[in-house]
Amino acid sequence: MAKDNAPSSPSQQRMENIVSLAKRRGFVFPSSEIYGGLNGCWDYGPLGVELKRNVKDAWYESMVRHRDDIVPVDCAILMNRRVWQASGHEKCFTDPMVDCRECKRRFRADKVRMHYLVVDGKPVWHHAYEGDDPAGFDDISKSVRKSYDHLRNAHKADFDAGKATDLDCLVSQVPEGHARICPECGGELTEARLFNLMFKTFVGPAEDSAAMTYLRPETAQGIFVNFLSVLNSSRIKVPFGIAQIGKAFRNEITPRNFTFRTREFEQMEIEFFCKPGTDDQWYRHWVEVRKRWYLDLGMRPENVRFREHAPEELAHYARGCTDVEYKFPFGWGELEGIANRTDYDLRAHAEACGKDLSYFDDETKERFVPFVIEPSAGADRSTLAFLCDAYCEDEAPDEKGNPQPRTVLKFHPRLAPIKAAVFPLVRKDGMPEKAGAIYESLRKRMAAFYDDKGAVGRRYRRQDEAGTPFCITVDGQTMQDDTVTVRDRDAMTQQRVPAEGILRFLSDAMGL
RNA sequence: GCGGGUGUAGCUCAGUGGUAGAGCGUCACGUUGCCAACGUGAAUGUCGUGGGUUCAAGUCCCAUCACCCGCUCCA
Repeated sequence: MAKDNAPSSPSQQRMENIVSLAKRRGFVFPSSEIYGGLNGCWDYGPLGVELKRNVKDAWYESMVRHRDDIVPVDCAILMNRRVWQASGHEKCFTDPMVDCRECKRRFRADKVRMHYLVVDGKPVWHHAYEGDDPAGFDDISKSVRKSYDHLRNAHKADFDAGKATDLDCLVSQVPEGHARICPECGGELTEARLFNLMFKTFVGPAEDSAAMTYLRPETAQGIFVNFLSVLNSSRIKVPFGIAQIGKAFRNEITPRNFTFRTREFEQMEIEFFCKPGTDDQWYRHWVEVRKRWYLDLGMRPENVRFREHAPEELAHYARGCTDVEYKFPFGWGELEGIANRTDYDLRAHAEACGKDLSYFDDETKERFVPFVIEPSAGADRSTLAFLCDAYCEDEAPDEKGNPQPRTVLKFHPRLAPIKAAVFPLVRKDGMPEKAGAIYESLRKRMAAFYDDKGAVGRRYRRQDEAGTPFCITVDGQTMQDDTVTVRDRDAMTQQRVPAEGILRFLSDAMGL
C-alpha cells in the first residue's frame, strides 16, 4: 500500500492477512499466476485441496451417507442446450446494462424507463425513472409533473392534430435521436450492453450454432433432468432427495473478494422432492439440518446468520428462501440458499421435453408433481468461511517467556488439512528413527506430517499456521518409557501419552 | 464495465532518471532437550507484461494484465 493511501481498516487488514497466509502456506493461489493470472479464477494448493475436500466430504457424509432418503448423482458439466432454454437460464441469465457517464452508476436496462413528449418526431421533453412498468411515470415528482403538464398544454394543438405524442419505453428500446439519461443524476447513459452470465461453448469441432451450449451455471438442472432416471433405477420413494457436488460457471460481472465470487466454483446441492402440502415442513427441516451442519463443524455462531427472504425478495419460482450468511471480514456473504422451488422446475422440464415428470404415490394412489426444497451450498464459499473463521492472531510465549504474536488456524479437526505432525525433539539419539516410525504408522490412517528441521518451537508454529490440531514429539523420555508428548494447537499445552496408543488417543481427541 | 489505488526476492515492503535493496522466511553446516533460539555460509529478481522517450528507465509516457477499494451486479 502506498503511504498516501488511507490506512486499511482492521477487517481489510485481516482479510489481506488471510489471503497472504493462504498463498504462503499453499491453500490458494491465483490461477495461472505465472502468466499474470486470470480474473476470477483461483487454484487450490496442497493444504487447500485437503481443506476443501474435507468440507465436501463432511457434506457428503452427513447429507448422503448418513441419511436413507438422499441419493447422489454426478452429472456432466456439458448438457443439451435445451436444458438451459427450459430452465429459463438462456433467457434470464443475460442482463442488458447501461452505465451513467456522469455519476458512474450502473442500471439494468430493463429496469430504467424513459418518458418523452414527441413533437413532429422530435423529443421536446424527457424524463427518466427506475422501474419496468410505464405506470411508474404516474409517481414522478410534482416539479417534474409541472414541467410536463406545462409543455403538454403548450403543445395541445399538436396533440389534437396528432402531430405530438407521449412515448414511454425501456431505456434499452429508446429510438434513435432520443436522449437516454440517468434516473439518478440526469447524466448521459451509455448504450445498453449485454452481459451474458453463461459461458458459451461448442460441442464438436465445428463452431456452428447447432452444437452451441453452455458450461452449466448451476448443478441443480442436472438433478432435475435426471429425476426420472433416478426414480426408475433406485426404487426410492417420495419424499427423497438427490444430491450433487460439482463445478458450475458464471461469467460474473465483477469477481471479488478472493474466492468468494469467482467465475468457476463448486456447488454442493440437494434437490429434495416432496408431496405438495408437505413442502413447508420439509423446508423448515432443511433450514434446521443445514444450520446444524455449519455449527457442528465449529463455525462460530456469532458469525453465521440465517436470513429469510421477504416475499417481495423471492425469485419468481420460489415460495420461500433462507440464506445462510457468514460474516466475512469484507461483510456478510451468502454461503447457501435454501429455497422452496415449488414444482416450477419439474413442470418447466416436463413441458419442454414432453415427458411426464409427475410421481405416483402407491400408498395414497395419488399422482402429483413433487415440490422441491433446494439447499444449495457453495463449496468454495464454505471453505473460505471455515478458513476465515479459523484464522486467529493470538500470543504465545517465546523461550524467554515474552509474548510473541502467533498466527493459528483453529480448524475443527474434521476440516484440518493435517491432523497430526510428528517431530523428533532433536536430530539425534535415535529420536528421528522413532518419530519416523510413529509417522509411518499414523499416515496410513490420517493426514500426517513429519518435520525434523530447526527448533521444535518453530515447528509448532508452522503447524499452527496450517491448522494442525496436534503435534507429537519424541524426546529423551520416549527412549526410556516409550511415551511421547502431544501438544494441543489451541491451548498449547502438552501431555504424555504412550506411543503405542497414540492413534487411539488422537482419534478420540478429534472425534474422528 | 466505470472511477480510485497497488504490482520490486517465497512473504512484508524500501528504493529521489545513474551498479537491485532490507527484514522475515528458505537451504546447508555447527550448536540446540519443548513453543518463531544462536553462529557461519548460501541461493533467490526479465522490478506484472509489452511498447515508447532518454546516453541511461524499477523510476517518465502509452497500452495491457492481475489484485485491492468504491459503484454496479449477483438464480
